[in-house]
Amino acid sequence: MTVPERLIDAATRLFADKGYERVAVQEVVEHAGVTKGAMYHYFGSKDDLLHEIYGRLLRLQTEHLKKIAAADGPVTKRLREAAVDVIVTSIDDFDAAKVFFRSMNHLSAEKQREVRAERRRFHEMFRALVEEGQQDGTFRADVPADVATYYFFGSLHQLGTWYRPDGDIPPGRLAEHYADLLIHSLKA
Amino acid sequence: MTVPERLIDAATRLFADKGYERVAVQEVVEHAGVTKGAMYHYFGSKDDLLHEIYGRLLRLQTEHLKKIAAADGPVTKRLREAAVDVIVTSIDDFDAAKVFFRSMNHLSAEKQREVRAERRRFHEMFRALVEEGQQDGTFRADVPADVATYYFFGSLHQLGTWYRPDGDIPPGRLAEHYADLLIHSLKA
Amino acid sequence: MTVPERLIDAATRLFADKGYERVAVQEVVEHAGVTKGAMYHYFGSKDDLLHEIYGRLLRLQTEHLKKIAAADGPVTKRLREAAVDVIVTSIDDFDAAKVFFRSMNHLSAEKQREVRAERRRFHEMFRALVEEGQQDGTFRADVPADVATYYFFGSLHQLGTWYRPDGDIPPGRLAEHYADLLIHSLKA
Amino acid sequence: MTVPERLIDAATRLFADKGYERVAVQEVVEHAGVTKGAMYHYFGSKDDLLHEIYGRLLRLQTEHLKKIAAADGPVTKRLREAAVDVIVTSIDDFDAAKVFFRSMNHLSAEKQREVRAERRRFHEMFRALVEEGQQDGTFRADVPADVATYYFFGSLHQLGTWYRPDGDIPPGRLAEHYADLLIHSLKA
DNA sequence: GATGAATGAGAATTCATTCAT
DNA sequence: TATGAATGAATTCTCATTCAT
Repeated sequence: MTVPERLIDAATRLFADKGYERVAVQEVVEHAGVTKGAMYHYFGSKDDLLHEIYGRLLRLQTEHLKKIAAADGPVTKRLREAAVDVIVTSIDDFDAAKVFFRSMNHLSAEKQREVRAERRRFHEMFRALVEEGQQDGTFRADVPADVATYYFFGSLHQLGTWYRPDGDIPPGRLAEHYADLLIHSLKA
Repeated sequence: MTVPERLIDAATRLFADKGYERVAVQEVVEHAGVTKGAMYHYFGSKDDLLHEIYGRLLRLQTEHLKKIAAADGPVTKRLREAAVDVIVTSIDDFDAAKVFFRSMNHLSAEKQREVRAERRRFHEMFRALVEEGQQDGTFRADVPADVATYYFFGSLHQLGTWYRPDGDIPPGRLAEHYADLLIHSLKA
Repeated sequence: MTVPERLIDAATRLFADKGYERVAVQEVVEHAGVTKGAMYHYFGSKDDLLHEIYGRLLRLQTEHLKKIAAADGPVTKRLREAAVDVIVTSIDDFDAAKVFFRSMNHLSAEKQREVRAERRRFHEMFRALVEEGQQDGTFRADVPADVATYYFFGSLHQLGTWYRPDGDIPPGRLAEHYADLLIHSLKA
Repeated sequence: MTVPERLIDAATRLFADKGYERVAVQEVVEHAGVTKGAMYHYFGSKDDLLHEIYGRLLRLQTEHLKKIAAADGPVTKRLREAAVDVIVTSIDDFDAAKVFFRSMNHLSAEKQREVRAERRRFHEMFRALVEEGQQDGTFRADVPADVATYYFFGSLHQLGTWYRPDGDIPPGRLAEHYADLLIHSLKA
């Protein structure tokens, strides 16, 4: 593994465990087995590490969502797939996801804007699926698509606070339950 | 207002705005118009303030939930009321709620255990309502009551990141939508 | 001596000796016999110390110049007195003067503006004396008063690089020589 | 332009602008369009760059002064020429001159001794002209030649802090004024 | 009850320089 | 000749907390 990869890995694990603010740069570089200077050679600042962690997961999930949304098939199926996928990929890289859910506030203002914009696009693609279902009568229209989307993502973003991938409920099953609850809550 | 009240108020506002770690004790006491010494006279430490903020909201919501759960009437009605209430009271004291949602990790280990236990009790009372509905056939039983409860509270706990009480959707309406989504997602 | 005084004293000596950039805050506080925390209790930053050092000397010299310029007597006498005074007071607090001459660039932009403005006022009061002499025919008018003023202050501001108060030339004598050169260079 | 030349150029501009200590080697090499390795290939250290900048200007001015001092003609004329020349050449390469005036303290002890010695020789050649004039009765003898020389060089060395070559006073005129003030201040 | 000066342990970041390639 | 990754020591500043008054 290259030095930047080792750094991202160590940072992801530590930030997920203790939260961004509670992790010293010193700890990250020790875990990565390099020196502080090396870290600052590759990353401009501590919050650059955070940004990179976000970027990776967000890019992956956005790609997936694009494909799923653009596929053929009934909207219910596509929305369910989208929901399952975002949960499964979040749990696949659960440390990154935890960091993502918990530490965005610690990004610099500028990077926060950038990430927010990307997150916004993700939100809107997802919401568009809900709206599509509302327009063709598959989903109830008496709850705003935006609110339903926030409702679902809210649940997703709290996963890090309680879910344990190696506990009673395996990731796939959890994803099915969550997708199920979403679809059910919207069924006309 | 007494000095401790002024401190709690200032802390609530500041912690909600910037997050616990980004607020210096110095700032809190300045906003409260007192000195550091005074703060340490009333509170043992910075995270005592946090603890107090949690305690107030949690105690209030627990009381409400107890009454609602113990009331007569169909379980659907009681669950809906419980859902509406926890949202409305969260938005009523939205700053405290934001702190609550976001900063629990910053409590000392001991206080965290304490708060977790209280939150746990709250979670269980709520889940009990879901289970009651599952047992009498009102709600679907193919999704664990625990998961459904986490799903709902996840949504609630993320409100602070996007909802604006003075925006397009008034608190009452939001609460109805959220309760609606919950009930719908569970309907047999 | 109070803590802030001890800090100013230590900083003045060290900055004069080694230059602002070469002195660590740590050194200053060690020489002052206090801790870093104490320093940051009284001064907002390292360059606040610098600002304070400037302020003191500049205020003193401005006061003196005001009195001298406003006094009665021929302009030659007043200009000579002004010249002697600024040199004598600079050498009286030679460490502060050295810092003053050498380290202004290290102030923050804002404080630099402030100090520049004050220095500007000093420069203008001095130049006004030269102009007065030019208008009443005492001094030559073929060299701009501004240039003559810069010429003199340039000499003054370089004193720190070569002059030793305990060397062959006592401060009073040096001041007389410098004032003499100034007056002579301007005589009609 | 060769690589070392590009480096000297970039360093001169940057050091003049921000001061030696505020310029990172990284910046210099970026401005020169080369890499750090290249810089350390040609120069032993950061202060080698500084030394080189000094050397060039000082050598040039020393050469000129030698010729001027050794020429025929009355001492007044030669001193005036010397004064004009040192000012004109300083302004011709004003960035180098600013660096020269401001950053000598940052040389290593050894290089500082070397530069000081060269500067000393320059100072003494100049002072010798003053003394010559004092001995033949052209100049006043009641001010030490050394002091007069320091007085003049002080003014010169402060030019960087206020003079703008493209402002109201063109370099040639400024040089005349300064030389004029010097000669006048010494006239018997 | 309340003050505010002082502590001291850490935090992020910078940077000249080296060296294997 | 030239690269650029890596070092490691130093630097400024922050802050919760204590304590004599």
